[in-house]
Amino acid sequence: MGWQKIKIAKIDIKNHLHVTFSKRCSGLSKKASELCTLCGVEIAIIIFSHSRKAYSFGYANVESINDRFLSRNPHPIYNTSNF
Amino acid sequence: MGWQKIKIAKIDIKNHLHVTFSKRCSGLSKKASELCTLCGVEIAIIIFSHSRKAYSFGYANVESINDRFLSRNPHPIYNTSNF
DNA sequence: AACTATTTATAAGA
DNA sequence: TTCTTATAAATAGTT
Repeated sequence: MGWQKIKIAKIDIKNHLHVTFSKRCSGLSKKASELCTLCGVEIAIIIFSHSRKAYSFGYANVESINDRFLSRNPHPIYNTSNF
Repeated sequence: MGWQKIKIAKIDIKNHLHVTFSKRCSGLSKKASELCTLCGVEIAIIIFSHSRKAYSFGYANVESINDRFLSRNPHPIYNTSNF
């Protein structure tokens, strides 16, 4: 990838993990957004940290998807700051 | 991207759209898988085609995520062949 | 489905 | 955390 190829394995250094999560979450979001626009599909992505807090994002009409699928999860948190 | 930069806009040529969807869906899946492994998070991705058929994939324990969030959707289809 | 020129993502560093 | 940059990975067009 960047300056060095990395092994895809759990990152143990907490600060490094947060940086990588932030960068790759943005990347995943962008890719999902592009796929949505290019192919006219709706996409929802739900990510759970080990503390079970949820981050979700979606494209086209995430609200309707969330309404349909998150209705049993009383208070999902819609941002990354809880990881 | 490949040989030329493309504009991120709806693809009208049906065959081209299918090819792009297939390629980019694989890419998105791989990125999600890597993020899951690297950062120890659980990820579920739900994609709705125009016909409302669903393709979903997840990492770590998608089954539990599906159990929690897809319980109101009686018969989701778990492969790409329905697009 | 496979190839490859080019674009995009990103790891490390600042 | 935001920017830079060298390198790795993804992918658009082709075969």
